[in-house]
Amino acid sequence: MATSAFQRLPGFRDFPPEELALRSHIQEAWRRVSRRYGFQEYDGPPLEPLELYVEKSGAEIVGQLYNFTDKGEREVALRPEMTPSLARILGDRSRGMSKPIRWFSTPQLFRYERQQRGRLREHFQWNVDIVGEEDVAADAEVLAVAIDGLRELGLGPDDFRARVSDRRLLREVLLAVGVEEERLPTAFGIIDKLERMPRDKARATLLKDAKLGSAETDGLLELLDSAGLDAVRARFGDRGAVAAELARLAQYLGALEAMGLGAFVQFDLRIVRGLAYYTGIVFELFDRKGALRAICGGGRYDRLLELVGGEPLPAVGFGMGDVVLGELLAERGLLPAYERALDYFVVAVSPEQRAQALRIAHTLRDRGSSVAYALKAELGVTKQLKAADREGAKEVLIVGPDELARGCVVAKNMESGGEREIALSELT
RNA sequence: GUGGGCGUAGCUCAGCUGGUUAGAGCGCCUGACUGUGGCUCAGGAGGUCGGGGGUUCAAGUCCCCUCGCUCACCCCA
Repeated sequence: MATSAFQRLPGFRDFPPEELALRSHIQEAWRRVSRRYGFQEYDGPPLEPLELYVEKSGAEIVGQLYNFTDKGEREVALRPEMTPSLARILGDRSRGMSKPIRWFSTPQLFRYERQQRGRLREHFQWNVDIVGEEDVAADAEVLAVAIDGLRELGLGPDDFRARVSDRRLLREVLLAVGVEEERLPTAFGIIDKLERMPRDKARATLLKDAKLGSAETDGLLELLDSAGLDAVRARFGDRGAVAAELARLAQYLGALEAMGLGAFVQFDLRIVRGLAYYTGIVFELFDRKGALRAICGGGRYDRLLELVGGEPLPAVGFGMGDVVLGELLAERGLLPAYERALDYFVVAVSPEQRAQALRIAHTLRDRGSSVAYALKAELGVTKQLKAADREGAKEVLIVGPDELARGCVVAKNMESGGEREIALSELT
């Protein structure tokens, strides 16, 4: 492949107009849905102090940071996720803000890792968060936004589903099964990886690392596989702590059901999420076929704002990346064909009409229309029409000596080919 | 970080076991068509065969290195 002297950095994308149109298609849908739910848009710096991520996000993210030392000897990182920045921004000003705070953003995020399908070193991620509301209704609202973001792009219940769980419930279930308190993080880690692990390995790991008995392990695995609230209720519903968590989850699922989004939601105790800061309900959105990576992930993180030095505020939110989503949309034929669009293309039949054509073009632009014309003044009418066609003009205004003499121009509709005359007085 | 596959025109690709001036389709440019686009026809431009080194009389083709892409692992925004 002929290469220019400078190559693009690996894992980064160029966005020529056709590609940018696809990206915008997605981002504009995200924005429409966010605003429909009453969220306000914000942004932060793409470069942050390294330590913002080191303790807060867990080792998983830190190992993949795109970080370096700047000229001021500061350890910095390109942001790998938005939530820590949000926490910092709110830490500075949330005390004076009315709650709940509903904010969204579509930042470009970065990671340093070898790229593969659905994962580059850079992507755009839709972040939606509700801060300052502990009610489970906030959790439901946030998941509803995520689901509607995908619906807005044409995806339905046959295309994707949300798998939801609650870390508090999982914690109580694990305690009930007999996992020791200090083994809980280990057990969480194993369950998070369960689906990517062979059965016997999962079993062996639970036995060894989570220090579970053989019968308990089998019981737990069976429960996780059953993927139903009823199974949990049947086995542990009589335990007060479990029952309380089940009640909250039922309320959550009920809210989504009431919104008419029940078909998209499925309880699944195996959803844990890798990030360390999640504290409650967590969820992930997957394509139905299970062929792609998770499209979206999120959950409740009630301690994070405190951790970065802010007001202790409960929070819930999600991130949805553009790369996997773009793949899914392409697969389903839901990406729009790229086309150029122009309201008018002004043709001067000969250079003598050039000044008049420029005047018309500018008048129309002042009125808000998109207008172009051939920059080379000496092009023939044929070439100008070809150019008009290429640029996607809806209508071509032909400015010629005969028409000018009669005080008008010819307006040619480029789709039908039909022509009509417009008085010059209407165009200047 | 580990392993597999792949790099030929702007794009998609063809080039048999090494053998003359490296091809096709699409796109682009020009003309047929100096006041009417799409369609058609004719012509044209465009390649250090990713880069470097080696083997050979001869390398797009074989070998080594390197860069990039891609898939998987690790991990998972």
